[in-house]
Amino acid sequence: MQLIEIFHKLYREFGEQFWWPAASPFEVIVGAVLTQNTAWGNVEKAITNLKRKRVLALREIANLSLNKLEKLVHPTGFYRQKAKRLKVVSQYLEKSCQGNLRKFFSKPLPELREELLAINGLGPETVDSILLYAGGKPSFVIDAYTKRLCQRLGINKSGDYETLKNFFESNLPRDVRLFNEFHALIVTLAKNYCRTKPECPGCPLEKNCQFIRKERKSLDK
DNA sequence: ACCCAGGTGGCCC
DNA sequence: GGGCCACATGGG
Repeated sequence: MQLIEIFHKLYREFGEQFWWPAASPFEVIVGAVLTQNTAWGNVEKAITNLKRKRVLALREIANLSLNKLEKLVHPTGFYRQKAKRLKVVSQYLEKSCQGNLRKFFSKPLPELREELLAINGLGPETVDSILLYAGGKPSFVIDAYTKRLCQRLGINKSGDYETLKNFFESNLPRDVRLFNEFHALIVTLAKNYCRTKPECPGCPLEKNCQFIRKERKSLDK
């Protein structure tokens, strides 16, 4: 099964996803850090806190005390690391482009990616999410769901991030809209069929899909 | 009382 | 290249 076929199946099943759920590029960046190994519902609580305090802006975060920021992002867990990461990123962007994200994202993709990866606390998934959903750059996002999906379907057994990313990017047209929807659809698939339900009747990818389940993981070994 | 969530860095071999 | 661990809250 080709990647593009999988995409079409998912799209037919779930429709357009309208990602990222954020009002601005900077909010995407904040959400990308906060959602690291964290349920989105918790991220929403933190975002709400930041909005209520009127500090969901690059310069505000860059200047906010670590202590206050920690309290605001507390619901997402790992709140000490995340507060620090948000400040580091904000301060970096303030220095490198005077907080002008438009200008920041005008640089070539490979350069941007390397630059962001060099920031402590931004790993490949966070960086690619920022590039794709905040910057509108064609950088495919690989997450735990994507890895499991590939394993489950026998498409690509590699667990290596860059290998999988390259696999998706070289087997799909380099299209921002496609990359955007595809990743979002994979997350929606996992949420709808593989977390809350013990079985996956009606899974559009294959019958009785259980790719996210632990039992299945050990069976595959 | 578990298990897990749209990961990352640091350390080990 | 992989395996293991800390980081931490909240929902099922």
